[in-house]
Amino acid sequence: MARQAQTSTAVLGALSIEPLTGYEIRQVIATVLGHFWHESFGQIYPCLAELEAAGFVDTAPGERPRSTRYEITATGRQHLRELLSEEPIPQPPRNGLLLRVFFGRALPPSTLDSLLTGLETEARERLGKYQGIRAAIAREPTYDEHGPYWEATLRAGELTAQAQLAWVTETRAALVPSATGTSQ
Amino acid sequence: MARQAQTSTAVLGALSIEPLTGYEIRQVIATVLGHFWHESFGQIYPCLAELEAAGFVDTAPGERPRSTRYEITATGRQHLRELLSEEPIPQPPRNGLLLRVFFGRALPPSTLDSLLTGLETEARERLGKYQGIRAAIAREPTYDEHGPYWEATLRAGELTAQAQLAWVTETRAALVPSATGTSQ
DNA sequence: TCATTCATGTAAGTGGTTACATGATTCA
DNA sequence: TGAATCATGTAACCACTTACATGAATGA
Repeated sequence: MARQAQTSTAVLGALSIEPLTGYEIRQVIATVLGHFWHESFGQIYPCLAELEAAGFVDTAPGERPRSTRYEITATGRQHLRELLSEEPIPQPPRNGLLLRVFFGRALPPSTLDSLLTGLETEARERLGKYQGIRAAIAREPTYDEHGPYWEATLRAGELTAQAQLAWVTETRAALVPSATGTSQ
Repeated sequence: MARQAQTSTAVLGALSIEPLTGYEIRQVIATVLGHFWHESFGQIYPCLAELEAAGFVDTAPGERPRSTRYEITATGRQHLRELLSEEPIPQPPRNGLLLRVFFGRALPPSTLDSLLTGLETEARERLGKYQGIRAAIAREPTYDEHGPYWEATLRAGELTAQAQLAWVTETRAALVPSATGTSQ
């Protein structure tokens, strides 16, 4: 538990694939895990210090001066398995878009429409980005072992984005009177 | 901005429908907005004090002793429109289930399977709950004006839950070797 | 009578972000 | 030369939760 309940699973998980510096850990989380996870430096560095004190990671000098390469230990791997076996901590929902739609009667239709267009654009961009991530993970040296798991998280993102696009279409038709299907 | 960026939109929004006590505001948010929003007492009461100081709500004695009924003012309504027109603040993604799936190779298939079953059960329960919310909002006196907006948020939840169920099926087939379709 | 609900509030703690400080290396 | 990237770390702050304190009213 403690701080790490959230962060150390992600950090240890990243290190279970390959040794990394703190800087690289943030990069990996931002790019490969970015569509479902987030960590800031302010979380990662203290977390690494705690993981080292607990014996879950070892440190070795990195390639550059002042850089530290972290490696997961055997007990660290065991600890990761335990963390992964714990029930996912649900984060309380806070969907700013749906909050605005719920009270949308107080809004001019054009504002509501641009809110929907914003989600539409964002969902489309995400669908494109997933193709990039798919290509990036396929190049990873450990793709053979982890590929199906990584693909599964991508599929979750794709199905979510598609559901959002369907919702935007449906909702625009229901709430924005001037909306006429496809440019007709 | 400040604390209220998150909270006061929800609180003022609730009061824009009807006057409520702080206790009732939490109930409304937990039940009707519960599938996409969350607030705790620790947020609501200080927020109400700030809204009153700013002149966005008025207070009147409630029906019970020691209870206070809050009513939105004209400037409060104007302020709500401004809050609703601001860009939704995206919350950084933190999906504990996908984190576990991503590093799922470190887990026994049975653990992974129960993780998926957990989401499946939860999504089904949510789909059932939406029917209850649908019935509850249809009984609201202001349903005529707000109905389509409220329904739209329900549809978002339904489409999301359906996408999650589809993902569970797909992912179980891909990641849990022993999984055999429908009890066959 | 006693549990539950209604009702308001605060204090402590946590998880997390942001901004800042520092400085080496790379590359245009 | 100077911008961008690599790299580490901390301090201040913020939003939010949890637990607690209080007490009246309701209803089994």
